[in-house]
Amino acid sequence: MTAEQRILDAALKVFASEGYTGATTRRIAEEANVAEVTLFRKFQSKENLLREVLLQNRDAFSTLENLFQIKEDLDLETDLHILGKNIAKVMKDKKNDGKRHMFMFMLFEEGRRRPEVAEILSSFIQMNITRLTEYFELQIKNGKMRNINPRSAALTFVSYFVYTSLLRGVFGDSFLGDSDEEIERFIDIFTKGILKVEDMKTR
Amino acid sequence: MTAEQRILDAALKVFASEGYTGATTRRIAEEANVAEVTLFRKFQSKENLLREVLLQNRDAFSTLENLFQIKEDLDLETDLHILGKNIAKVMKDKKNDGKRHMFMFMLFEEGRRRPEVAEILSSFIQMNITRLTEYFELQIKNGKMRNINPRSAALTFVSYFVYTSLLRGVFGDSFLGDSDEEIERFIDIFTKGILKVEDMKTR
DNA sequence: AATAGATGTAAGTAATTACTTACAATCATA
DNA sequence: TATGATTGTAAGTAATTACTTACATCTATT
Repeated sequence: MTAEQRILDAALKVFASEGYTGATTRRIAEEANVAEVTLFRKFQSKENLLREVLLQNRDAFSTLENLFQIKEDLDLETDLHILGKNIAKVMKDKKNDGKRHMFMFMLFEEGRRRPEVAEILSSFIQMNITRLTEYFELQIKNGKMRNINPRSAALTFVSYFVYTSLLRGVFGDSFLGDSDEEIERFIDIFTKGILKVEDMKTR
Repeated sequence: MTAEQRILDAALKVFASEGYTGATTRRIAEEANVAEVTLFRKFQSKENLLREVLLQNRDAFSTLENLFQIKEDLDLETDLHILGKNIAKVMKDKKNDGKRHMFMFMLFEEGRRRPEVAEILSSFIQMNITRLTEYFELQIKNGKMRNINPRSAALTFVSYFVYTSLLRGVFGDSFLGDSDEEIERFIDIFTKGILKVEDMKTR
């Protein structure tokens, strides 16, 4: 692997674990096994390094795109259960993905100060929400789903996954228990709601 | 207001907007209108100041406790709509609450490095989730709600509010639109699910 | 008015940090 | 083997930061 790539990987890792302000160029260089001066020769500044990390990971962050293969013959609930299982699988791969999630949360902090970071972060989020929104729109058109705001449904869906992965990142897995079971229970609530059927008002 | 209190308030504000590492004692003192040395005389260190801010806000953070007054005569769905409206109202009060939310997210970052911060943060979160969990347990006992895991329901509920307030904090209100309407739509999904009734399997 | 406690001013310290410069070593390719 | 590009070593700079010390000023209470 080239020095450049090693620096980018190390930056992702250190930014994720220490935050942008907390990450030092020295630690990043150390982590990448290069001299600190090499980092500056290749990326000029810490800020620019963050920019490059963002650019390189732009695609990799649209997680849903890769996980969300809709089988034509399956129903909505099964679709979502499969999607949930896929997300759970990726989230369990701590080495690769836990890092990425934590990097995203760092972006939330940093995005409030740097508009350019907020913009890229926003594009990540929009990518996923839009993808789901379109899927829900289709399901509504096909009469599989109630006629509710598809974007609100998408937002509800991703909220759960973002928040739980945040909790797992900070408190470890013990806080929430087995993620597969937890996700199953969420999908159940998301699809069927919490009310007893006989208590429901008009749909 | 005493100097101590002004420093604590300023610390909350600056920690929230700059993060723990990014917040400087100079800015906090400036914001509190005291000399920097006064801050150290009263709180010894930046780390200790964070501790004191945490202790003082411990109660104030259990937002749900104050918002969640259950009226005996109302049904589950109405309860949640009222709760949602209350949360929305508090979240709109940017001056007081937006600050607190951002402070919480700072705690998430900081909690991954400082176990004591994680512990206090965890107690905040548990407070709210436990409160909701108990409420759902009651509703299940009273036959108002399906027999699902009440903690999963609570987790689903708070996920939405945490995530959307995070999004509003970073991207502003334009990202999500009117919060009252958005929350209404979420409560609708949460209580009734997204499926068409005729497509539902066993409940 | 005198005294004690709180606060400010001013200056400084030691550590850290992003980033630079000058030069030597390494390495691939012609 | 010679050359040009890449990387490392070493040293340093200027700014920032948490935190300290010494001394002056203010304020409230007796």
